[in-house]
Amino acid sequence: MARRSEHTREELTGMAIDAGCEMIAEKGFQQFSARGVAAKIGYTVGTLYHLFGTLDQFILHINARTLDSMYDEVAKGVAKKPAAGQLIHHLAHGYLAFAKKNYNLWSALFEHRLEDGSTEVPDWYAPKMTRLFGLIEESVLPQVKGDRKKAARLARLLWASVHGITTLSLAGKLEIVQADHADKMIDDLLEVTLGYKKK
Amino acid sequence: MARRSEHTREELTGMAIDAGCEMIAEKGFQQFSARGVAAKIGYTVGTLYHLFGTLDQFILHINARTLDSMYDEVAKGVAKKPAAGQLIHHLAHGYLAFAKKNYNLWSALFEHRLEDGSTEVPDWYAPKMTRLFGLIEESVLPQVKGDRKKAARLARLLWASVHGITTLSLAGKLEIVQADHADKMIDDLLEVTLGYKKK
DNA sequence: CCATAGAATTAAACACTGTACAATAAATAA
DNA sequence: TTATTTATTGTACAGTGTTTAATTCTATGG
Repeated sequence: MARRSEHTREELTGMAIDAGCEMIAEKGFQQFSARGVAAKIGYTVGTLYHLFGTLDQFILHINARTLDSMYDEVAKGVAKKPAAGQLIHHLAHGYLAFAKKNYNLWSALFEHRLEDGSTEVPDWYAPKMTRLFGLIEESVLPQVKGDRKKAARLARLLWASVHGITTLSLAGKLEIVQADHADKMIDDLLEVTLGYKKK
Repeated sequence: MARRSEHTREELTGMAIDAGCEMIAEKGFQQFSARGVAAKIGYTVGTLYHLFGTLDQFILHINARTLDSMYDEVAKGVAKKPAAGQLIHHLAHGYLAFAKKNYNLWSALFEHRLEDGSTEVPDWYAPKMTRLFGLIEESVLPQVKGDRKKAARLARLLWASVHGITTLSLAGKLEIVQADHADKMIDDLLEVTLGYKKK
């Protein structure tokens, strides 16, 4: 009924986010529930609301963690790939690979729709996206001879396209037309967009 | 309590799908509920289950109708655009326009995830996708000098890319990087992919 | 024309959701 | 020690999808 002082508030939020990630990874976003997470960490829903205020905020924290690990995984090999072509290839295929490997967590990123109207994302969340995006922008810079404005445009285009390929192929919506080889499609995209063949 | 005979079974399914479409269009897929639809047509949830078996099947029927109207709207102007470039432009922008105009219905197409495992879509559903896809394939045929295999590949690529652009921009996930002009991005994509400028 | 078989419709129940809130118990401040 | 703040719980409410037994109508056959 009252303060337990077994864990600090920070520990608790950590535990909750851990459990939430696990739950989504295992059962998918649809099966995710506040009560389930609460049970998993040995507390009650009330505590979660006390920690995060609203379920939306809680999910936002979970998604933020996913964005972080996506960044880590994708950024890992960047230093090793100086050639422009290899770099963007690395990023694009890295994105797909991450989505494939962590399908439930990745798709939670997009399945989670904020409540009506409040399209706004918290201040601490946006940077997690932009730094990921910045990676792509950098990788594409040589292609446009250092023109940052063009780089931004191209990066957006590439990202959206790769995202579309990833989405449709992983959701099985492309199966109908036999296109489960998303990696090949990404190669096609990059070839046609950047004007060179892989390898 | 029993058969009312105010409507035939076919009328009833029609009414239910109508009401379901309206409901999603107005309130979004999240707010959609079987009980809500039932109330709207003056029946009970039980009747819906009697008609469609499961909620998944019901939603599939709603989505099928959306696919149909998307096809109608997109295919409308096709006969008038014989030039290869204009045609694919028309389709791409048509897709975006439809998604923008019918955002809730369109996004229900992708928000609806089938229950675990059963990735399979019913036999009557698949053709609704393939004929839409065929439209794109045709439109791209001149570009690859009639090579149907190449056309299929290019069509998949374009579709996935346009879909990605549409998804991210309409969900506001690109706002972070100021890219709300999806139409411009589509032009970029087509220019870079097909090798010509618009107009 | 009436009894009976069959099918449609309902109400109720079950096991879940998210969310809110008053009550309680522990830690901290005075 | 007493008072105050704060964490935690249990409980409750209004929803959800789904199932099932019981109804009540329609149509069929005798």
